[in-house]
Amino acid sequence: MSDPFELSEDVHDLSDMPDLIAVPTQPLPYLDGLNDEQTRAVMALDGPVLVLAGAGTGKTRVLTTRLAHILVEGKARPWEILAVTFTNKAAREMQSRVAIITGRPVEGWWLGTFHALCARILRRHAELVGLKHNFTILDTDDQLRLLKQLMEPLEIDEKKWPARVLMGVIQRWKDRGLTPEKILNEEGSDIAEGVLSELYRDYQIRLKTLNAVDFGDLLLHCLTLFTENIDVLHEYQIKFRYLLVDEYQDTNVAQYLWLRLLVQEHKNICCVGDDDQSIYSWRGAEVGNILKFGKDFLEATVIRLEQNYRSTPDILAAASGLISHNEGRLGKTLWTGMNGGDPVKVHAVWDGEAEARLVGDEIEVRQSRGQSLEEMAILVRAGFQMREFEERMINLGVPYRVIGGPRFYERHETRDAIAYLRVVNSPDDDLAFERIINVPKRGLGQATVQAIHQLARAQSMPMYEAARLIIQTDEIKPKARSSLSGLLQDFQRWRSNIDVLPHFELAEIILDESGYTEMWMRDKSPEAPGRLENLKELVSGLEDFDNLQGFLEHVSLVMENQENKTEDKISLMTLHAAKGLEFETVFLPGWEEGLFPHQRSLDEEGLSGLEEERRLAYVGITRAKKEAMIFYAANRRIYNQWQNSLPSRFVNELPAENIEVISEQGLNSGIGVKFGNGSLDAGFDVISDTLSYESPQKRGHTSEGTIIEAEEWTVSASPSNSTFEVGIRVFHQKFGYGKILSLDGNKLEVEFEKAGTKKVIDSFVDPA
DNA sequence: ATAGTGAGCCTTTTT
DNA sequence: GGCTCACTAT
Repeated sequence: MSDPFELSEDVHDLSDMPDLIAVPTQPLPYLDGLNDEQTRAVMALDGPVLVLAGAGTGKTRVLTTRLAHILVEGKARPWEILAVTFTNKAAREMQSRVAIITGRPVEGWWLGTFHALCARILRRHAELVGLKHNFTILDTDDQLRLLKQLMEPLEIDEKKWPARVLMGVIQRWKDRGLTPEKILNEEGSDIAEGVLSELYRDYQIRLKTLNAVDFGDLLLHCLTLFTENIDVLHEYQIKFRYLLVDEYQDTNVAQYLWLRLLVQEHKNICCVGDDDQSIYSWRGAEVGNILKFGKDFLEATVIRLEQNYRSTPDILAAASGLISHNEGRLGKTLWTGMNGGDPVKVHAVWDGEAEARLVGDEIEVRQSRGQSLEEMAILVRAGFQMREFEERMINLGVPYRVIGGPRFYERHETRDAIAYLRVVNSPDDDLAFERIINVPKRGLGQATVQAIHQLARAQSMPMYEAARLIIQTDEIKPKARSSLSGLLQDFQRWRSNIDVLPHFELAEIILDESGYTEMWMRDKSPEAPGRLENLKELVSGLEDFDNLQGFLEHVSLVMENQENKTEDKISLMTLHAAKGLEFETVFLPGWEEGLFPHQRSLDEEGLSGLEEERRLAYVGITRAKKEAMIFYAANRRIYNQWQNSLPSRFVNELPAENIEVISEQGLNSGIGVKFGNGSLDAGFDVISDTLSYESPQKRGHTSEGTIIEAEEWTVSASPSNSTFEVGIRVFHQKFGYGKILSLDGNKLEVEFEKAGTKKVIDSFVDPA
């Protein structure tokens, strides 16, 4: 509704001066306080620009100012700007910060994650890639279930090739922009007896019939759309005058190809990133993208942001010293104008428990000095390390917050509830239907589901429809039959209310009448009340949307945990989750060989794995503004097994002049110190066993997508070519041999020799 | 159909 | 140690 060009006239007048592009004689107000390089990065609007922004160099500020500048200068209207971020959070932040600079909210521009933007484009042109506009976006859970179903007929041994592993390989293919047709025969032929490419193809076909896509498909289909429909591509090429990409080091090949297609017309692309902070290669990010930017865009301007505004000299020097051990960097030299500060402290401790105790003590010291907990964070390498700190925080009564736990819509109960809504909204959503068919338990077990499945496949109809058919027969047990028919009636009733009742009221009714709410009320586990709470929250969250469709469409791509940041809490998270954040004080525990760098990373990726771990360490240290404290333990219990450990090689790589080493009594701080174990191990077991808390943060599952507005499914009453006639002898898996008494579409009445007269469906019987 | 038991697993994770 | 998964016993 707001038009930034009219609204910011005051600013616009200022910029109405000639020769602004070079160095503005009369600076624009929003350029105040930017250094020369930052200003250059803001002003260099035309042509390809790569901004190498080191940690803490004001990247976000440059990005947002640049966007504001484009708008204020009138270089492009909002809808001609494409700005890509990696997370919704980053997108939101950019939205609000640009609004602050321009003075009004910006609307109509293409700001969002790659996935959200691709979804937006795909919905418009879905039919061109064989989808309906209301396609569902599946989550990992759905994906895995689907893949497992497809693995069976291919006789892939799930023991040898777990579905998640194969899914991972397929995902990586998608990340590289590879459709099944583009998979070369040799590729992955060592995996799953060489049938993986076949599985991939089946999987894609199945997704299409379900009118569904997974996250990778959003990009992949978009690429297909563009390459096969030049006119469509051209439309977007012309439309987007300015492209802006954040966290460029984290883009994968598919995203890179996508950008490259879109930028052809105007060639105004600005990528911001830091090769030293690339920590997601394991999920398909391609550092090469940033390294070869100059090759792709020969006339590219490269701007380095090297002045760090975040950290003290020691912290910066320690981080720089560490990362200098990496090869294959673009190379930046960060510097700071700041003075003072303490060296990075390196603590050697006895074991994990001592580590947690020490961290706890340090937190309390700072807290008593009046430092806010919000300004402190504990950054761990792996999730399992968190428990020890949680326990300690609980013990000390220090409020803490775990970042990156399961998100709201990933929770078990949320997913179930959404599945109900999905089925109501679109009866041909098989995955959702299957999820809740027996939740709460209503006696519809594997056998029933199997039968429905089989029928659905045979008649190529949705499971819901198959269920409707099957209850008219004797294919399933009477008990299951009445239960299933009850459920279907419920759905019918709910669906008939979809335009009558407000959607949030309907949702509440559904959860009540289905017995889902009751299921959790009866549950006596400690989580049950929380789950009920979440269900309430879900229903009230629905009110923010105009209708069920809008909600479902949003939920899989955008919805996040909204946390009340009111309380003063220390943050506890993985190093990965910490990227992009900053804190006064940062605690970095667990710097031990095998844990950090993680052994698995070394084993699987070798040198490049080590370098990524090192970048992770770099990210960790550079989160700190005033204080960074590193810890390593001589003994650590992993999976209840005591291991003595060596300090991380990263500790050794820190420049000695910027660190201060502190040892617990009796511990040598040096490297390679051997610690006695044996008798001591037993002692530690006792101590640790006294601590046993339930971790309040439990890992959960993943999200749901949606199919909206299913087309009316007309049951094909006479599809089967009539091999069946009255009097013919047939065989049925369950009922044995029998004779057909009568025919009604694909329903048969058969007099079985042993089982008596039953109604069955033709696809369940064979001519005998 | 389902609850209960044992075996094997175990880095990071956004969309 | 704790979770998920597959299989078995009821």
